[in-house]
Amino acid sequence: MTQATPTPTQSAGFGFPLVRRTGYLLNKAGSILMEDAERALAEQGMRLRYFYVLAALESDLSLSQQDLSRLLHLDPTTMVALVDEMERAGQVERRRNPSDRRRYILRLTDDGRAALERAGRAVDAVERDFLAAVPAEDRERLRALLGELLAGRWPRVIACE
Amino acid sequence: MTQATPTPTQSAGFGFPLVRRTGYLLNKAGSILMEDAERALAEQGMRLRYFYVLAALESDLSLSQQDLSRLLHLDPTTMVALVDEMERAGQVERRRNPSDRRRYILRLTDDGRAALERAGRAVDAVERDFLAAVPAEDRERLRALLGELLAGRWPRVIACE
DNA sequence: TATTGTTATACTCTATAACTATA
DNA sequence: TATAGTTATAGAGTATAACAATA
Repeated sequence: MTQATPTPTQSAGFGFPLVRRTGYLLNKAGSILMEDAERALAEQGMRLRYFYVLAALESDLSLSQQDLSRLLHLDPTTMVALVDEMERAGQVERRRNPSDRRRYILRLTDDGRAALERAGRAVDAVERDFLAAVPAEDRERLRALLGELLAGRWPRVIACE
Repeated sequence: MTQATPTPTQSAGFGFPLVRRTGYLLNKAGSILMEDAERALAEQGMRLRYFYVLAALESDLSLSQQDLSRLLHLDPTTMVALVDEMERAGQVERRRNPSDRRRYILRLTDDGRAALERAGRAVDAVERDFLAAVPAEDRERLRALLGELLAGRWPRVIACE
């Protein structure tokens, strides 16, 4: 130890001006939660972005790849590789959209649905752990508040049947 | 237009199961805010991570590079390049720590302090815009809630004088 | 002429390992 | 032996541009 002061090691929460910024806290909370979820999903060979794709397809909106990339804020070229992998893993099917043959309609397979449920349980557990520090009433308030803040910022999706 | 259904374009908020997850909302809110801030800061040749470093050094804790990297969750090797750039820009100084000559003590210069203030105003504006959708009382509640959730997760920092 | 999906490519970011100087 | 800072390098992730098929 090479400390010259009596209180060398301190929690960062005190004199660190960023922690008084809601923006920084939001950022930090989001990235911590993401990392925790990524770690939990890795145990089942799953990744957060696969989980997002599976969850988006569960809504059964007949989404194309570009719909997905807009929805999940991922580059369309990234989405190609993503869907490639998931198709190879047997979790997703590409079908041509008969009313617009440029587009696919992506569908969950049974395996995909099973993987989604398993992953969902892991992500649930991570969120529960993270939110356990505050009472249930505050957890619900937080969710509602975030919903309001993001209400105007969801991408528009073209979903055709 | 190639739609076959009467309601082709829809907001994603409705049948998209992820938006009911606090974790997804937190993640999304954090990344939206980060992108907005990055865009605003780019206009003054600033970046969010530079701003974070400047803000961390404002606290005057005699932080070393590794303290900073732990605090901001950036790799120590990334921090080297970061501080290099900021030193070249005249915003930060490296001084050797006399009580441990392996470590630096990083200090803000006057230019760094000015850049911090300018950037702080831009980030303030971005946060204000983002949070404007809810009343002031809810904004404060959100900040307090996030603070509680993150309370146990700040890294320990060795700050020597 | 515009759009979906695709490929190739470049660019950025991050992570790993090895080195030096100090402890 | 361990740590702070550094460098070089590899890897992952992302963005850009061009192309074929379809609208």
